[in-house]
Amino acid sequence: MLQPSKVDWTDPECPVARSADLVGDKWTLLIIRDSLDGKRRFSEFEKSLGVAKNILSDRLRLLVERGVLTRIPNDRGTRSEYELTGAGRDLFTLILSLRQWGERNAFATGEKHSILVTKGTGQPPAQLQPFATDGKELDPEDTLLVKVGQPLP
Amino acid sequence: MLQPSKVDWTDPECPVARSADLVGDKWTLLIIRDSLDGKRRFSEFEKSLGVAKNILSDRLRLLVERGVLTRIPNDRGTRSEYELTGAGRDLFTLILSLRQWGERNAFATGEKHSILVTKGTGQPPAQLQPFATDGKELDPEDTLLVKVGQPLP
DNA sequence: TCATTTGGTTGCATATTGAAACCAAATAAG
DNA sequence: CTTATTTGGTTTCAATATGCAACCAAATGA
Repeated sequence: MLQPSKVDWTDPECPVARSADLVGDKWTLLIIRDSLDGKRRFSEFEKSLGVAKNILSDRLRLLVERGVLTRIPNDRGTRSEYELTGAGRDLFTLILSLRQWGERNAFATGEKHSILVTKGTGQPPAQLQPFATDGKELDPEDTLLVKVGQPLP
Repeated sequence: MLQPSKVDWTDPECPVARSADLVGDKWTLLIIRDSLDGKRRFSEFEKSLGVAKNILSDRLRLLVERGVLTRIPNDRGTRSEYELTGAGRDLFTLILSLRQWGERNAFATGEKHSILVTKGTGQPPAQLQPFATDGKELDPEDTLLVKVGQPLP
């Protein structure tokens, strides 16, 4: 599990809220986007994001502290690189769902945007979609939130 | 498309960044989580989130302005309800991916958390997973980001 | 009718952000 | 080897955002 200490959760029993506490911040999400795209150096993130250095520094520190990135120091302690941990790579689905929602809802028709393609085929990934265990497509109305200690209805 | 005016995008050509600008904020994400769970009233969100009223008010306003929620006024203009738009309901996949990542990475083994279940079966949804169009599982290393104006390699 | 709840707004103190200046170590150029 | 430049930050400071508490009018309930 990602660093259990230090974080005081907004809503400790809700996995959505824990994720939001850990990575639910604009710059954090964009750093993860870039990490998944292979970027590793402070300057690469800075150039790609256009974020203030102190903020980038802070977010990288938090991401390392929370177990999403590993800091790999270069010889003399400086000029380190930042590499995704397992939990970090596991954020691929989240970033992809941000991307796909944005493509569907945040661009005017015809407006250009960057695309993610599969190296082999050159085609974009299939649309992520929620399914029930029986294989049927799942809509929000067909689901129910069961809180801790609550019986399954 | 969601409100084109007003937002000045962090990275206009990147769908991930546009999504992050629109919904990449902790309280915003939790409001959407609650909306998908059927909550509609100011007081319901307030009670569920424990957020300051002015912040809740601000985020609801932004979500309406951005086309994620619709405000349905009650008779005399007050005590309105907030309903998800199509783009809002379309965030189900995103919230589910936050939930599933959190379940996998933000809880110690054995630690309890709320769960989302399918009404019919009482079982949680299948894990969301990225696939290429050819049906193969897709890892981040197998993908490539193609920026606007860049030729497909 | 009177009390309470709801759905906010306002004011204020504190925390976070972001721009800019600064700096030492690493690297590149000559 | 020596000097110039780049890198990877830290520090400072002003502007902005947050969150608590008080307040309020309209709606609802007793």
